Order: sequence, then structure tokens, then C-alpha cells
Amino acid sequence: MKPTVHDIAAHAGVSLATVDRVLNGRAGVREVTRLRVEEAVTALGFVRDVAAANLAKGRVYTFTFILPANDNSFMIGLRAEVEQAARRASGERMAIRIVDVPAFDTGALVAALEDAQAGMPDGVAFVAIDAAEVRAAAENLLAAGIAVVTLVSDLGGTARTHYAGIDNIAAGRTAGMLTGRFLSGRAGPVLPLAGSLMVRDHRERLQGFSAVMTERFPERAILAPVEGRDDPATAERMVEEALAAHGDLCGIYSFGAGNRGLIRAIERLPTQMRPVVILHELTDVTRLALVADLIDAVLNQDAGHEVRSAIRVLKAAADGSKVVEAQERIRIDIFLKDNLP
Amino acid sequence: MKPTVHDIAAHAGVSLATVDRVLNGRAGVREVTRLRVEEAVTALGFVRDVAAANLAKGRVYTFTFILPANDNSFMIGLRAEVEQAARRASGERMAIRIVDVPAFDTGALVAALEDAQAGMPDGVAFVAIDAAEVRAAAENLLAAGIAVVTLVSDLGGTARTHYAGIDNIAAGRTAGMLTGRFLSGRAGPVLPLAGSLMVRDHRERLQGFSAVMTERFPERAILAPVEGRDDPATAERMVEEALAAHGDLCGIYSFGAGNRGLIRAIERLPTQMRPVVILHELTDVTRLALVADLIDAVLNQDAGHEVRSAIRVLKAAADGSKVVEAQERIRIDIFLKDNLP
DNA sequence: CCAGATCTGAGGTACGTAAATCAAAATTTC
DNA sequence: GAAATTTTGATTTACGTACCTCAGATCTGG
Repeated sequence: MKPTVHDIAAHAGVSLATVDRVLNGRAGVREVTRLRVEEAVTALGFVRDVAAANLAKGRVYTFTFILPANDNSFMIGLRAEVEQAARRASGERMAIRIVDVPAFDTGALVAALEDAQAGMPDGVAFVAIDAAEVRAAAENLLAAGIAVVTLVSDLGGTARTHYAGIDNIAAGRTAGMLTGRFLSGRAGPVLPLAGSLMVRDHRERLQGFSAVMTERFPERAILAPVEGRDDPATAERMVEEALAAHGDLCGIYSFGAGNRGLIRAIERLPTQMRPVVILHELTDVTRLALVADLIDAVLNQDAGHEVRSAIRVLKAAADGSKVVEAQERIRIDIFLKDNLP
Repeated sequence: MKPTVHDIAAHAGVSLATVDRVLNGRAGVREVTRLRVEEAVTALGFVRDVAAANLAKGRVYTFTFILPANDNSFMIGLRAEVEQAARRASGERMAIRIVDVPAFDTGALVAALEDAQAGMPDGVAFVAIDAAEVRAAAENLLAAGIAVVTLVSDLGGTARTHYAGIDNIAAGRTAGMLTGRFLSGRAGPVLPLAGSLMVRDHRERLQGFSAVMTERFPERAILAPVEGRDDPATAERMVEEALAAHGDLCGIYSFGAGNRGLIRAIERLPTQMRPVVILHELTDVTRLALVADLIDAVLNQDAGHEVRSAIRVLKAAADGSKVVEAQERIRIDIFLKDNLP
């Protein structure tokens, strides 16, 4: 059976109180005695039962999740995942507080981070905006001994404990590869459709996409990227304009939200005129479009996985344990109509 | 503060014992009383503290994993994942025993299942062979109240609690779609290369592949499937023969193991003669081949995820709790060289 | 050598839940 | 209607660790 503190005490020939003093680094133990206890720990392979310890301490881990009050499907889904995780977490001595901030608002995010810090939680997870002020706020959190996990969108530098999200450059590259290969034998330019090129994820996706197109498909023309502002109506207009300007447009890589508009525009085209479309995030709308052959592939990040991973990492950071690295790597899911979940 | 069983008892005006009976579904509580307790649980938002519960139960879950003593990379990796999980599990009151059986040996698997049952574990996970005797053995386990999870390869029927593996038909379909699209504009037949068509997973992959090719790419010729016996040398020879017989061979879908041989055969071909190759399982060999542009895509199932999922499901079955459905769905990972982990 | 400080041991309680034991009430049986 | 049986409620102990108190032991310095 697993050894307990009692076994340690017996093996070292000391009392429970002394074992406790040694284990918890309290004063009042002679060096000789301390060594004897530590030997017993090693000899028996004692590992503190964290659950029992937390129970005794009455400790509850508190984590704060700061989420943008965005109305696109992905963010709504992410929020739902956090809420669900929060419910389950409460049974595991974790209290998760959810804080909303206006989307794309650096000031509000910084304020929320400072606010969170004031509450001295064990950890904070947030969807980062890659700005110097945010980085500074994150560094403050770290300096205060609070674990920091960026969710979905990362911060530059190392002002965080962990990033729970996909590699957006790799995602862009993957989209480029799929676009290029799916288009083999078909002539015409390709349109990159961003949400906003101000946000880091979108810039990185474009960067990866452009790199692959240049390296592997140099003959293919890439149009100047346009911004759909993560808004269906704007995206729809952008696509219409591109189609009008380039009759031979044969590919679209959409790496922002607002894909409902893009899909509407595609739907109106005669089948043989439809470009190859690769876009991000599996939602009801994009799933249906994939099934209906309106689009060709969806790159996805699993919001549930990201949230669960963030929580595991925060918890591990809080009690100084290790995580299973492979489990915390967020995959870039590629969905064709045939492998939809 | 979080409500405890005491709060529930007070709020419902009953004793702790009654609350306990209701929470753990034990007999001996009048319907009216049961309802009162359940109301209190809802009203106070009570969530059972799993750590305290496990502590009190002092229960150690015992699970048996039966793995084929196969020497291919995937099975070796799977085994390593089980071993790693077993180490971590011991800190969470779970004891995992690993049992080896000869690969593809129905009798040995049945014997191992019966043997496992004799030890009365809380759950058994095994890589199934889809045979009637195995199904019967699994049903015996279930009848004895032991949770049964099939790993990687499923059983027909419902003789199991859960299947921790991918949908192989969908995987085959995905491979078909990628092959067909990557080949657009290029003429020539495609070769399906199986490990063995006697095993269910391989049959299903072929079935999915063939279905998509027929539906979506009817003009493309599909050669009769050949069996590489999961052996590199055999696979290599099969590919060589196919290349000799069909000078215009332009695609290979390999859905068994032994891909080292396939890759050797491809490597010898001049670049412009190389077929589109889609295969299964990301290993050192297939990863290198992908990076070197020798193959085009790798379909993968994450062994670590499968093992962790199997354990979560077994644990949940053992103590009658629920799992996060989405977390237990094993994805078909598609890897191009650009989204390698 | 004695007072004071510093170590060590023994014992207890608490955390939140599970589960066993025991007591009381309700129901059935003869 | 009393005894036997079943149902329900109350109380208590245990899990492994943290942390508290108090008493005794050992070590300081004057």
C-alpha cells in the first residue's frame, strides 16, 4: 500500500508532529532528525496525498478567466466551455470566476487583469491582446506569484506560464498547403480574408499561409488580404467585391470570424464557379456549409480542450506539480466533410 | 462557502445518513424524503467533493489493460502511454495492471479476459479482436459488473461500455477524399494497401475509402487491395509489384502498419513519378517521410488520448459518474507537414 | 547548576464524505 | 394486538494530512 505520514514516522522513529514539521518546512527540528525523516521519505517512496492535504488545509484554488464579450460562435462556445468546466471544477476544490471584458479593448483587458490581481487568485487565464500594456500587466501577475495562461490568443515574449491555443503560423501554413493542393490544375488568384490584421492570431495565420504559397505554389497569385472585421455583413461584401474584381477567383482562405457572410456569398455562385474555401472554426454554420460542399475544409481549435488544458496547467502551477506535456498541446484540427465529429 | 452534506441535511431537515443514502443511490429512503434531499441539493447548489469522497472511500480502483505484444511503432507507443498513465494513476487511487497477449490470437485474448475477470478488477480495457468468443468473454465481464472499454479496435455489437478509438470508416473516407482531391488532374489508378483484411479496422478503412472514391471520384480506378501483413518487407514488395504492374500508379492509401517498407519503395522512385501517399499513424518514420515530401498526409489516432480517455471512462463507470462526452471522442488527426506536432 | 530557550513527542481536532452500527418508527405477519 | 420484519433516522468512525496545544526532554548561557 502507499506509505502515509504514519509509516514515515514509524520508519524514522519519530512522532507524527516531527514528520509534519519536516514535510512542511516548519522550524523546530534538529538537523539530524530532519535527515532521518528525509531518508525515510526516500526509502519508502512517500508522496504526499495532495487531495487529503488540500482537504485538511481547506484550500480552494481560485482561478479567474477573462473572456472577451464577443458575439461570434467561437467565443460563445468558449464561454460555454468555461462555464461547464467551472461547474465540474467546483467539485475538485477549484473556484473559477468568469470576467467579461469588451472585445479588442486593450485598456479594459489591462484593467481586468489588474482587478483580478487584486483578488489574489491562484491563476488567471485570458484571451490575450498582444500589446505592451497587457504584457506588463501579465508580468505583474507573474511577479505576484499568480500563474498566467493565455487562451486562444498568445502574448509575445514569455510573460505567461503557458499558452493554451494553437500555433497560428502552422495553421496558416496548413491552410496554404490544402488550398494549393486542392487547386492543382485550376488557374486564378486566391483571396485571404482576415477578421482584423491588428490581432496577432490573424496576422500569424496570414503569415503562414503566404509563406507556404510562396514556397510551394509560386505561380499562384495571392490577392491583397481584406478585412471582414469578424462581421458577416462586411465579410460578405468583401467577398462580393473580390469576386466582381476577379472573375477567375478560385480560392479563399478566411481566417477570421463572420463566416456566415462568406458562405452566403459562395452559395449564390453557380457550382462550377465556386472557389476552394478553407476557413477557421467549426460552428453550426461552417459545419452545414462543409456538408453541403460549399466549403472544402475547416481548421478548428477545440475550445473545450483549450479550457480544460488551461485549468489543468493552472492547477499544476498552483501546486507545483507537472503536467503531461502531450496532453496540453492544442492540435490544429482539420475537418473535411468525412471526418466531422 | 461551498455547501457540504451537513448543510444539505440541515436544509432538508434529515440526518446525514439519509443524505448519504440519497447521494449514493442506496436503498432505505422514502420517496418523499428523497425528493426533499434532492431539492436541498439543487437549492444549495451542492457538488460532492470528490477528493474527500475518495479519501473516505479509501477505495483503490483496479483496472486491467490487455495489450497485444505487437512490435510495430504504434503498439509500442500505446504501451508506453499505458505505462506512463499507470504511474500517474497510482497517485489517484488507481492501480493499473498491464497484461500482454500475442497479437491476433483470439484464444489468447479470451484467456486473458477470463483471467482478468477472475481478479475482479473494476474495469478492463483491451484491444479487441472482433470474434464471437471475444464478444462472449466481454459480455461475461459486463455481467460480472466489470466495466469494459475497447481500445483502438472495437467489438461489434454492444458488448462493451465504451470504445476508445477512432471511427475507421470515417478515417477511410477522409483518406479517400484527400487522395481524390490531391490527385485532381493526374491520371492513373490508386492502390489500397492493407495490413490484413481479416481485422475489422482495416476492413472498415477500406470500406470508407472505397465508398468515397466511388461516390466522388468515379473515374478513378481503384486497384484490388493488397495485404502487407503489417510487415515492412512484405509491404515493400507489394508496392514494388504494383508499381511494376501499373506504370501510371498515382496514389497509395496504406491503412496498416509496416509503412517503413512502403516509404523505402517510394524513396527509390524519381520525384515526378511519386504517387500521392496517405497512410496511418504518425511515427518517427512517417514523420520524417512527411517532412521529406515522400508522403502527403498521415492520419493519426492519438494513443495517449485514447489511453487517458479509457481510464477516465473506466473510472466514471466504476463510480457511476458521468464523463464529458466531447472529451472522450477520439479524433481522426490529419497531419500535413505543416501542422506536425 | 539553574533559568531560559530550543527541540521533540503525544495527543487532539478539523477538513468533507462514506459507511457501519445502532435506535426508532412504520409496516407486515400470525 | 404482540412479535417479527422492514424502513428510516441518528450517531459514530475512518480516510490522510495539516495544524494546534501542551508537556517533557535537551540544549544554551551565565
